[in-house]
Amino acid sequence: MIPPERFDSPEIANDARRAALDAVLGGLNEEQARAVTHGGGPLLVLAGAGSGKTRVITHRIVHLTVAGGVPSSRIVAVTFTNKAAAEMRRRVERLLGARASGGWIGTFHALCLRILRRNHDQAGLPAGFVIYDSADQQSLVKRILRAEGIESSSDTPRSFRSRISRAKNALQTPDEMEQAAYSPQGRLRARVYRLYQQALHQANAVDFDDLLVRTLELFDRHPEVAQGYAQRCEHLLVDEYQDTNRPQYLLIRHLSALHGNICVVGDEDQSIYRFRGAEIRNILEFEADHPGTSTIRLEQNYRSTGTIIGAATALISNNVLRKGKTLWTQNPDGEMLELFCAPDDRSEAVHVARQVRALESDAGLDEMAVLYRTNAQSRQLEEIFRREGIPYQIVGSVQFYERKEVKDLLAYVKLAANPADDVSFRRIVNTPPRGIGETTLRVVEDVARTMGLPLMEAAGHTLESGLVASRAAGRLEKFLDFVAELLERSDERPAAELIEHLVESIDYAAYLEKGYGAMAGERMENVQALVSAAVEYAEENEDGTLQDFLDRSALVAGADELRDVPGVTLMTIHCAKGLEFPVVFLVGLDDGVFPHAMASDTPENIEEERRLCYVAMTRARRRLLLSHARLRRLQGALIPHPPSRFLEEIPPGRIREIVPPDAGFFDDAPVRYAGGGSSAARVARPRTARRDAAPAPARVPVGPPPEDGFAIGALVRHPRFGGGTILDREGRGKQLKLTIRFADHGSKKILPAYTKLLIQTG
DNA sequence: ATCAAAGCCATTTTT
DNA sequence: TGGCTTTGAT
Repeated sequence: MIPPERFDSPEIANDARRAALDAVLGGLNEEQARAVTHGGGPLLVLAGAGSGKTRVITHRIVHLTVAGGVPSSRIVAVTFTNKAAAEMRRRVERLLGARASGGWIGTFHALCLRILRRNHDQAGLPAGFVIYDSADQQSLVKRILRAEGIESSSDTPRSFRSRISRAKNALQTPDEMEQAAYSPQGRLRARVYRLYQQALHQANAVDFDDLLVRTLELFDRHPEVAQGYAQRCEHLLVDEYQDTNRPQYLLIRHLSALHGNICVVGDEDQSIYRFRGAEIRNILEFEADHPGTSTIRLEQNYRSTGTIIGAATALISNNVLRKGKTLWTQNPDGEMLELFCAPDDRSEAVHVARQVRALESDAGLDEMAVLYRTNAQSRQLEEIFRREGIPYQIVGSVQFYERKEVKDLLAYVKLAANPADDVSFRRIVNTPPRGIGETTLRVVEDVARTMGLPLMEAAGHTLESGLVASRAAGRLEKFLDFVAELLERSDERPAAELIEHLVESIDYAAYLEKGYGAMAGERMENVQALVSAAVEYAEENEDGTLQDFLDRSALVAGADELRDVPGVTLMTIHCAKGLEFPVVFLVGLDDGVFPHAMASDTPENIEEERRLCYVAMTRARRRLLLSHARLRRLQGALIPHPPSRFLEEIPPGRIREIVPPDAGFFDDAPVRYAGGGSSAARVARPRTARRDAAPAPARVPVGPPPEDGFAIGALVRHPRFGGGTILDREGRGKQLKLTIRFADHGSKKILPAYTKLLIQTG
């Protein structure tokens, strides 16, 4: 199994190798060890949540180099996130000793970028091409729509962008899209797609999707290039295989075509990126796709309590689209899951805050996370946490490199590096304001269009031909000179100095001051962070060029730096994938929120939501606390929701409900947990007890409480019609229709989903 | 050119 | 409801 002649890998000395080998196999369970030591040929590792997946990949890489004698330069490991890649690299290096590297470990996009940079000629790209992120894409689409005078009522710039992305994921060209179009609308989309591609081309730019698509095109048109990479790729390892899309799938095929040593690791139950083109069928059909596959299931969970695993397993067993695994654990059962049904979203947040305080004694704040389906849900939580003085951090809402100030400054650098970058030109030509207005820009754009030039060059022509007023011309000229000066400096100065010089020259601090006032400091910190990032980059990569720095900025997401601040972590479930916390709050288990109303239409969508729920639950190590709000303010309106259907899928023996008996609907007073001596009370009491001095008055119920709060006979207040009484109700969820008799306006039928209906408590 | 009011639109988003 | 973008007025 191990070719002896390869034992003398020059990379690792003999005794070091022995030590490494011990470290590699020690402490692995049987399945993990089988996956690590598997020789060649296709290998499918179905790794359940918390089953030591990263361990298997990293140890496998090390085993291949140490025992298999495979030169590390011939091992390629791809991940989806920079964070996962960094973690893997770190662990491989620790096992191998700092000297040897584990070969190429990186994201799909980084791998493709590297290939495209190296083979840009064959790929039909200029040497200095730049990468457009989603914000850049968006402004490009907007500009196209404006230039073409397209006023589409049904399609927004955003929807065009997503159509383009979807087309690229399906490897559809603009021509093919046009052929397939069956309506004027479809042809319009194809046209915008074509114009978009042309604009990218003219700007020497590629978008994220292009990184993959252009690499595939390169491989198709130049088989010898593809073969070269396949040759180098003696072993290919793919992490999170369940999230691969079509281009990634094909890329993997290319790379593994020669040696056939492909090891994919994933969990179909954690596939949550369908909306972005991930195809769960890639993992479901891997065996059929690769005859002779060895399949290994990692089913022992090392992370969570037996109760949490039992609950999550029961939930996910309701899915049909899966290969099926039976997760088990040797960990003790631990505490039951808790469910709190709050009257409204505010009480839900208050309850979470209370529980955080109550649990603080046996878990640090930084060991707790609050997970939610949509970003909008964080607001309420934030407000309450701030009021209660609970430190927290929100992860992933605005990513570092998406921030305006960072994008502004990088746009200068990008424009200097690539004067064809029209999106960057537009972004900064008048930022900070330097008196170059729309009128001037329209002339420049006209020139650009008629002469087929990038905006920078067109601006030059505009000046020469005296098409704009002298004052405007002076300012424009100054701007062009400034960018030219940046370009000159960029050759000799490191990126950090360049950015510092830039911030000085344009007096960016003053600009922020003007725009953000008191908040400017925070923005300036981000500017500092950008400079630090540049410094750091220069330290780590001695011969790194400015372009390398820009590349990295484009590919590194802000979520990568999960700071270790002492506070509760708030984030969406998507963001939480791959993480774990001793205590997890999963909030908003309302049917319509989770599963989301927009994903409740098809069985496939519901299954994806269920997987999302599964991911959320399996983040928890010791405690999992669920909550649901009967009424939730969404987009301004108070909307009733029944409990999530997923709650019914959790076995009753694994979960118990906490019931605070007498909390008022909109009551600011602390909620009391006197709940019949149940153990739930024990959880919450220690911290809340001292605040119980003024308990809320008991509310007289107006009939059997419907799950949404709109009981027949209840008094409500309508913003226009005033007070009234609910006479009847029909339909449910968003379709819920209430017949209300108003004091001054007679009876009317009202859809609470679209009206701010207040329930009168007093 | 710049500001404020009015309109618009709101799943999730590793890169 | 709130945040962002577009529009309109000075």
